[in-house]
Amino acid sequence: MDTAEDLLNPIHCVSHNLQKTARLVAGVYAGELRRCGLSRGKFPILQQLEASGGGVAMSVLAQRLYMDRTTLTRNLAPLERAGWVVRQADPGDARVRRVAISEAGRARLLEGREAWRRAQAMTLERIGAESWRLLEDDLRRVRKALS
Amino acid sequence: MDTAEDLLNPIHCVSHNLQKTARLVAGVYAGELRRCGLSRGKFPILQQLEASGGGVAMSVLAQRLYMDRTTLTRNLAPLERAGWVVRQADPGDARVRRVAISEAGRARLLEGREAWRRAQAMTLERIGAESWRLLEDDLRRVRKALS
DNA sequence: CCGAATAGCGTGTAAATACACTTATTGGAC
DNA sequence: GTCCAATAAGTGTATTTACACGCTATTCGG
Repeated sequence: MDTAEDLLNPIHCVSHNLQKTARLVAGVYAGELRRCGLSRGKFPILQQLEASGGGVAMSVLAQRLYMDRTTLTRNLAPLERAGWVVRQADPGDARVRRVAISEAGRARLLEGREAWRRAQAMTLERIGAESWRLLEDDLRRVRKALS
Repeated sequence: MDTAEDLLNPIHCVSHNLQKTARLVAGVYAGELRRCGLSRGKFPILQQLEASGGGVAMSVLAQRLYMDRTTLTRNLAPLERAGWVVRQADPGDARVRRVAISEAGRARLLEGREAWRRAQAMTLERIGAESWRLLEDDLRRVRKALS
């Protein structure tokens, strides 16, 4: 029988278990996305930007992606250079930089979605759609508990 | 009711859901480990090396950590410089580089384990030990299905 | 016993990640 | 109105990640 102390053995490390699973899964998606000039880092940003609509502050966007704010700054730079996103200061508050997806970005996102869909379908087939439904809820709960 | 097509909406991305959860959790562990000179990248390597015993080939170690072989090469360099691991060619096969934890490494690992234990306890308290038990099994299944 | 295929590893390069620190702006206390 | 704490964001630096490529040692077919 497992005791509570068992979970304090590094084999059961929450961080590393999540980390190595994420690394493994990421490989599938990166492989598909790379073909259309997107990385697994850029796709979620464009995706979130489109879902967020009109123009989001950096901090808010970072929170929604569960990403460090400064990481987002770095990852956004190549997207801006490519013309896929635009940034402009908020008229009401000069501190805030509002980010939005551009038309070119939307077009690239459409291509990306096809690549992404292939990776997602491949992954779901391997791990089982039903399993994922449950796992996804559990992960959401974890994030909620730690936020 | 959810349909199977729902899961092909990027909101349900397996990779990104795992990624952002892992990032969030990693922060807790990194914070504790940093205090004793370890990073969240180095600790699992030392841990795995000690568990593996006498001397493991790079490829085997990488597999056990679900880490890219070349990533392991980079991450091992600072550990070797610090004298926490030793590498030597296999006498039987000159291609193989056997890695082992040193005495200094073992000492550092002991300190690291305390920091790690704090992070793990903190995390388990937040997300619930029982939830983690189930989630850990699910993650293992995912890795198995994708390996 | 020799050449080709293969296995094990390292390096060049580039991306993603995040901590500590800095800058610029805001809004409120007084 | 002035000052100052709080807020929003960028930079310096360092770590982690991994693809493409190349090197050396081994193995295997002939």
